[in-house]
Amino acid sequence: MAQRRRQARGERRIDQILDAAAAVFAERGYEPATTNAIAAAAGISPGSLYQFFRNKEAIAQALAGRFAQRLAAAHEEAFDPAEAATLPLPALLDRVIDPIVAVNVAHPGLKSLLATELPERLSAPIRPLQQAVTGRIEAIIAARAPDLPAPDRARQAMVTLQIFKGMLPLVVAAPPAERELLVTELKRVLAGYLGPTIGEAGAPRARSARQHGDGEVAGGEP
Amino acid sequence: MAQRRRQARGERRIDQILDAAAAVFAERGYEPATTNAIAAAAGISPGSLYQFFRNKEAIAQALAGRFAQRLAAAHEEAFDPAEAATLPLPALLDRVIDPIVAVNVAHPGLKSLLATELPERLSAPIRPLQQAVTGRIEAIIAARAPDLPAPDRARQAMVTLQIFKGMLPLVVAAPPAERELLVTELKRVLAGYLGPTIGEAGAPRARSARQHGDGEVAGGEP
Amino acid sequence: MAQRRRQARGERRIDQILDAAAAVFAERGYEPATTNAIAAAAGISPGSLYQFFRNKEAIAQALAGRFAQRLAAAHEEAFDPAEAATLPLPALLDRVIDPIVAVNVAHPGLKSLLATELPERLSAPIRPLQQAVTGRIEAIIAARAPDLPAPDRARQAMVTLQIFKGMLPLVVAAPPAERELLVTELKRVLAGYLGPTIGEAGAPRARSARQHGDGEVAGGEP
Amino acid sequence: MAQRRRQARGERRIDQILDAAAAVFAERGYEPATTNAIAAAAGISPGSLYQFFRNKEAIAQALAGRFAQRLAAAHEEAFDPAEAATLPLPALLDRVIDPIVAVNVAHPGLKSLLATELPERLSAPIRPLQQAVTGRIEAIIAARAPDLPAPDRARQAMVTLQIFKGMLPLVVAAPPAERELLVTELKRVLAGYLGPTIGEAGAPRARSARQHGDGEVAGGEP
DNA sequence: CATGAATGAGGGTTCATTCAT
DNA sequence: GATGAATGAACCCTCATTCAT
Repeated sequence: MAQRRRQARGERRIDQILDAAAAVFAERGYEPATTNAIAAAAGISPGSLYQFFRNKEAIAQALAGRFAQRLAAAHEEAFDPAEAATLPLPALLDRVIDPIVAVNVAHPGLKSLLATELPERLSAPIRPLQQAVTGRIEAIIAARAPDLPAPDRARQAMVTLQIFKGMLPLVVAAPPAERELLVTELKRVLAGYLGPTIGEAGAPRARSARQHGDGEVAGGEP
Repeated sequence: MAQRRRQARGERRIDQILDAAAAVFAERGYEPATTNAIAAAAGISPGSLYQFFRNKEAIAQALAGRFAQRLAAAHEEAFDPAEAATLPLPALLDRVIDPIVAVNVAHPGLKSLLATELPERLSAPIRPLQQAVTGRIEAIIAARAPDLPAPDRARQAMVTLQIFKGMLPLVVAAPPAERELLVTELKRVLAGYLGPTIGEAGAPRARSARQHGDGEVAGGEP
Repeated sequence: MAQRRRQARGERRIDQILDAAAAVFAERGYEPATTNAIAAAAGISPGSLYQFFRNKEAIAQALAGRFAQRLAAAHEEAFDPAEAATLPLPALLDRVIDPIVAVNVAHPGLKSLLATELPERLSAPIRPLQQAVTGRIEAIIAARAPDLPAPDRARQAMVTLQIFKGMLPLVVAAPPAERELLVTELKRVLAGYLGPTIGEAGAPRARSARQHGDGEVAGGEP
Repeated sequence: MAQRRRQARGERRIDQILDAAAAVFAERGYEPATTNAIAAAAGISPGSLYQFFRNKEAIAQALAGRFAQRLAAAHEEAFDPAEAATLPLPALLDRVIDPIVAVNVAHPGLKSLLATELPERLSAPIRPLQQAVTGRIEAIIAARAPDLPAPDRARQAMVTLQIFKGMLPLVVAAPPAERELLVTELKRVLAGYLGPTIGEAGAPRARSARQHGDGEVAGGEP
């Protein structure tokens, strides 16, 4: 009981620290963020921070992990994976993108982990997050275009992620009205890019899709 | 006379430093790059570096400036601005993107200035570069879709830039063969995104463009 | 009753902590040994440690005290103080040195308290131990060479202790076979050094001893 | 020329730092000595220290190296290695020990490098110094007792060093008058220990030496 | 008594920048 | 102009010690 209470407190602390870290990362970027600033933002002493995280990198790692969790949770809520294969592309994009954007808007520090160009040693902690996202995208592509060769699928997933990462700072930084417009643009971009491959839900003729039929992707034709 | 020679020597030094800075930025990113490392890479003493640049930021600024120049030069070589309004979109994209990619591949340090998500204080040096690029994109859009409202145009330019920035690290880091594929993907993305607006060269009916006519963008006409 | 049980438990805890401290001191030295490490090695929390010892220094102090006790106990077992005056020197050295070595081998942490060159502030806790040992040596010298002036006696005791301290790390660290050889050497050293003064048991003519008669010290009498 | 002057200044700086380090090490010991304190004692800023030494360990290393040099120099001045084989033992001890003591008295920080019981990682820098000293001792023993088996020789050298190390703090800390007495004692100790082996200069019958002839070692026979 | 989170001063070290030469 | 030693604030992290539970 006492242990549980303590554990609960500890987890609250961790959340506290991660929130603080997210804020500081968001404001200043990973490198210039100081652990002392994070501790101060979390309302604790620098020493306390190290009771929960071995070093700055570990904080980034945990933050990335939490991000991945939140994303997964948001997606689980937003759509049934079974639908991924059958939904019309625009609806699918809505269901996939909106939660990610929402999570990022709610936790603006996270984008610095996805979007920042980090030196080798520091990008390691974040790799898993990136791979989780890429994996999710690949899964959707695979479900809708099962005939697409694996390398092509991987490349499309990577490109999709990069596009998303590129747009994220803009989207997060924009005021709500402009944000909505930007999200619409992002969806248009992805629809245009992915439409030829996965535009038709579950279509097994992924290859021929490129020859035509792009119109309905962007506009939703009958 | 003596002054000119001195100036010439000074400019060589500056180029030397900027090359070194580009290399160090490319390898380690902006923040972890140390001015001492840059000086060492340039083969000069740290003190000398500060004879030419007031501080680290100024180096980034100058580097961005040089990048802008090189881009402009590359574009001037690659296509007549007059063509921007008349070329078919795929050809236009080739002419625009290929030189940028080439410059970035040749000077991998530059991408860290374009692509990195930098904290407010540090992004200042780069703003001009970004605006130069955005301006160029806007100009092309304006030439091909004169009826498009200015805010839309600006937004499309921004989105285009973000997409490009998102892809750049991937493209630069990839081995040549994969790089070509990625560049093709990038062009496909942009064609898909911009096609509805500027797909038809100089078409004054920018609005109706969205209703159809995407096919020729990605694949080339039958 | 309850108190006695508590006290018993407390003493067990203290022993626990001292064992842990000895181990950590042995492995890492006094300075780099952390109280947290000691607590962990003792299987208790850092907070608990401070319920029994006011600070790190107090631990060292207690450890030194325990060492002194153990030494005394070992000596009591090994020889009757009355014999100190009458035993032949080699036998005396055996009886004195062997137990000390044994205790140190059994508790290698202790040597770091005897042998380490500590800064003023930190050597305080150990002074008593040193003095206890020195006192014991002085007593033996006094018993065997009652005519020796007190300052000479003190100096000889100090020198003896320093020699012993110098050898201790070597002896403790050596594998058993080599250890035995080293102990023999140590005894030879001390016999050579002390022989002239206390070589002849209880001899009242300490002064003349220096003129001759060293041979029997190292080799044993015919 | 300018370079030579700069180099000279740099070397003076290094000496300055090493002197400061020796003082701080002497006063507080290796571990508790802070680099900031060393810098302050050297009259420079903490950053400057790191222009000359990569870290604290490197300072200790350099200090040990300088110590070794000084010792070697002192010995070269004090006696011809050729004499090592022929000098009577007491004279030899005078020539060997007096300079070492003098150097240590002049630079009391050095003893903390010889005498301190350091944790594995930190004793590394000092190993070479120890080995240099041990080597010198071994050489002398070898010259005087060529028949002594190598392991015995090595052991005797080690023991000699340990005795010396044990006495050093006492000797350095003592006031001059007492110091002289202690040095005499030290020589007596070593004469007593080494006499049986190398008491007779260059005697090839090292083994029989133990049977007799110790007298002249300690006292000097008529 | 026990726990372990909390503290915060200070450690070694780095690095953008300055300055004497 | 060029050099490179000098600077010192600040960084990340540690650890002896305290305190709420």
